[in-house]
Amino acid sequence: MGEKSVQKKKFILDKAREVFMEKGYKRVTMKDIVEACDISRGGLYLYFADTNQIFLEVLKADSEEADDIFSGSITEDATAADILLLFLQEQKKELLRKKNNLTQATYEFYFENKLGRKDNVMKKQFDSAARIIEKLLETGVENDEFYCDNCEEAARNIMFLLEGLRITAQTIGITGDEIDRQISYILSTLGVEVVE
Amino acid sequence: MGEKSVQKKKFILDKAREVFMEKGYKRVTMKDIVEACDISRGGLYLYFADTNQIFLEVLKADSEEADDIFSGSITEDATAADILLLFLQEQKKELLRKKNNLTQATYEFYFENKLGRKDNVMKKQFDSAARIIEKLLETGVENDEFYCDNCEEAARNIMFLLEGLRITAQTIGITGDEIDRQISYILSTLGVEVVE
Amino acid sequence: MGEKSVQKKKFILDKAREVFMEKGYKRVTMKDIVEACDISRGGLYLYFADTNQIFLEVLKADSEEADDIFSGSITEDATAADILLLFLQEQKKELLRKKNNLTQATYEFYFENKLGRKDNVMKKQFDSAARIIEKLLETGVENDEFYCDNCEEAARNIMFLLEGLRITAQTIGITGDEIDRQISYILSTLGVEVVE
Amino acid sequence: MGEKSVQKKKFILDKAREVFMEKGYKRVTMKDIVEACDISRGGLYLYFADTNQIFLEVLKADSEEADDIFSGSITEDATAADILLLFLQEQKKELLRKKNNLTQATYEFYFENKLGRKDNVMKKQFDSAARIIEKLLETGVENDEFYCDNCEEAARNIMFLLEGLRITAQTIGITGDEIDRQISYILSTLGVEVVE
DNA sequence: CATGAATGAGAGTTCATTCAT
DNA sequence: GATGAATGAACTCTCATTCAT
Repeated sequence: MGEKSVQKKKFILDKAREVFMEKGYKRVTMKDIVEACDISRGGLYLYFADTNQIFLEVLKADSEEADDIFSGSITEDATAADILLLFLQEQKKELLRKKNNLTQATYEFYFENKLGRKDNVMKKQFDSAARIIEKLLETGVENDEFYCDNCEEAARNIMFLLEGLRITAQTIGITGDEIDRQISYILSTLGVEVVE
Repeated sequence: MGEKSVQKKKFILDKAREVFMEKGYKRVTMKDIVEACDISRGGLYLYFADTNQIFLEVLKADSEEADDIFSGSITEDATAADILLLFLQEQKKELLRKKNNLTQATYEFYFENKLGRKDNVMKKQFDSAARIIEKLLETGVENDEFYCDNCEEAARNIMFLLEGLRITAQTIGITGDEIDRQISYILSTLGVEVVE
Repeated sequence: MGEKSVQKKKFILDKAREVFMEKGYKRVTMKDIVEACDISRGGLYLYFADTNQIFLEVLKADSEEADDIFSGSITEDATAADILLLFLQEQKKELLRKKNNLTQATYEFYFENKLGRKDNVMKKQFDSAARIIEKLLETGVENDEFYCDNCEEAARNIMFLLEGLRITAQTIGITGDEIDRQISYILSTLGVEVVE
Repeated sequence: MGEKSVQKKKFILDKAREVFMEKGYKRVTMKDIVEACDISRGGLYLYFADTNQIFLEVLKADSEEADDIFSGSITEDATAADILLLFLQEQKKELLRKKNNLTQATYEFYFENKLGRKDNVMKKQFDSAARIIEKLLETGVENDEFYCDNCEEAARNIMFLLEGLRITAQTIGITGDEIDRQISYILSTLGVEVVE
C-alpha cells in the first residue's frame, strides 16, 4: 500500500470516527461510511472489510494519540492536588461533551465484542490511568496533601466513579453540577477540602 | 383488552425479556421475539408496534416488581451497616451474573432513546435507590455506625460507583475480588472497617 | 406449511425448471427465478434458501415422475428387440431436444457439487436404467433375438454411449443421422440387423 | 507485439490453465487469473478482454501441442491391436486424472459458447481422433486382428463411449475397474479377446 | 507497457410491516 | 383476535472494467 493509500486510509478513519460519534457503533453501516467519505461502495472495501475493523482502527488511532490524559494537567510547580483536580476537570469537560465523543460507540462495540481481558484496549487504558492516579495519590500523601490508606483502591475507585459518571451521562444524562459535587465528594474522602 | 389478552401480553413480555437478556437490545428483531414466543408474525403486532415498545414494557414490568432492592437485606434487628453491606453484596451477585440480566440491553436501549430526564425510568430508579441509601447512611450516622459529612453525595457516590462497576463488568469484565475491594474501600471512606 | 404453500412451491419449482432449461445451472440467480415467478425478492426465500436447493428439488421432482423411462416403449406383445429399439428412439428424441431439457444444468450442477457416490441421484438413475437394459438383453438372448457374452457390460456400454451422445449434443452438437448410425451400430454388435 | 509480450502472454495462459483446471470455467474470474499471475488488474486487460478469450486461447494452445494423442502408443513393430489398447489405456489414465485436466472447464465453456459446428475445436479433435481410430481398425481388419463391418461407426462409437466415460467421471465418478471392463467389452465387440 | 485505486452494477440475504383469510 | 404468506427496502459484498499516473 503506497503513501497515497495510507493517506486515504487515514481520511476514511477520520470520517468514520465522525460517523461513530454521531450514531454509535451498531447503527453504523458500511454505506454510512461510504457516504460520509463520498467514495464508492466498493472503494471502502479496498481498505476495510467491515465496520468492526474500522472501529477497531479508529480506537487504535485514538489510543496512540491519547495516552497523554494528564498532559493538559501538568505544569512545573503544580502540586499533586492541583494535578488531580485539573485531571478531574478535564474529565468533566469530556463527560459533558455529549455528541462529540466515542463513548457510546465504544461501549456498544465492547458489548458486541467481548474481547478477552488481554488485547482489550479499554482495559489497558483503564489500568494505565488507574496506576497514574495511584502514583499521584502516593505523591500527595508524602506531601501531606492527601490522606489514603489504600491508594491503589482509591485510585481505582476514582476510575470506576468516572466510568459510572460516563455511562450515566450517556443514558440518564448528567449535569455539570452533579459532576462537580461528586468531584468535591471524592476529594473530601481524600482529605482535601475544596472551596468552590 | 380482555383477560386473555392481558395474559398473552405478559407471556410475550416474559419471553421477550429472555431474548433481551440473551442478545442485548439492538440485535433483537421482531422476528426473534416471534420465534421465542412461537406465535405468528402478525400476532405480535396486535400487542406491540416494535421492539422499542416491547423493551419499554419489559423495563416497566421489572420496575414494578423490583423496587424492593433492599427487600433481601432487611431483617428485624439489622443495623444500618448490616443492611448496607447486604445490599452491596446483593449488587455484587447481580454484577457477576453476566448473561442473566438486562444490563447490556438497558444501556443499549438508552443509547438509542435519549429520553428526556423525566419519564426516564432508569433515572427514577437511580434517584430512588440513592435516596434510600441516603436515609440508611443518615440512620447509620445517628447510631455512630458511619461517618459522613454529606450523606446525599455519599449515597450518590455509591450509586455512581455501582454504575461504573456494572458497565465495566459488561465491557472490560470484572472479578468478584475486585468488587469486594471496592466495597471495602467505600465502607472505609464511611468509617466502617470491614473484616474479611 | 399449508396446502397453498405446497402449491406455491410446486409453482416455483416449475418456473425454476424453465429457467434452468433456458440458462443452465450456474448462470441462474435467485433474481432470475424471482422474476420468472413474478414474486417478490423475499418471497422466494420463504421457500428456498438458494439455487442449489431449488435445483436439487427440481431434480428430485423429475426423478419421481420419470422412473418410467421405458413406459412409452412397452406394449403387450413387443419383443425385447422392439422394446430396446423404441427405448433408443425415445432417447434420440430426448437428445435432439436441445433447449427443452435439463441436461446442461444437471451436468453443471454435478460439476459444482461432487456428491459422494451415494445420494447421487444421477448415479442411481444410471445404474437403475442399466439394470433394466441388462434384463432386456438377457430376455432377448433367451429368445434368440440378441447375442451377448456379457450382458451387464453390454448394457452399461449402451448407457455410457448414450451419455457420450448426450454431452456431445450439448457441446459439439449432433445430428439425428449420427444418432441413428450409432443406434444401428450397437444393435449390430448385439447381432440385430436393422433395416432402415 | 514484441517478443517480450509474446512471452508474457504465454506465461498468463499457463497460469490461467492451472486456474481453469482447478476451478472449471464459470467460476473463474479475471481476478483469479490476475492473482495467479501476480500481475496488475489492468495489466491482464492489455492481453485479454475476458475469461472467454483466455480460455479459448488456452484451448488453442493445447490443441496445437496435443494432436499427437497416439504418439505414446506407436512403436515400430506394434500391431494395430497393440496400438489401440495402448491408446485406450492412455485415455483411462486421463479419465482418472480428476483435478489435473481441463475436462470440466471445457464442457462448461462449450455450454456457454454454443459455437457453430465449424470453428469448433472440440469437434475437430473429435473427428480427427475418430478418423485415426478408423484407419487403425481398417489396418487391423486387413491383418485379421479385428472384425468390423462398419469401421467408421465403430471408431466413432469408441469416441462417443470415451466421451460418455469422461462426463461420467466428472459427475457420477468412475473407477479404473469400470473403465477396464468397458475397454474389454468394446475390444470383444471387435473380435479381440483380452486376457487380463 | 504496467499499475492498482476507484467505480458501480448486481447478486445475496434479512426483516419490519401489511393484509387477506 | 390470529395467522403466516408476501412485499420491498436496506445492507453486505464481489468483480469486471476503466483510467490517471
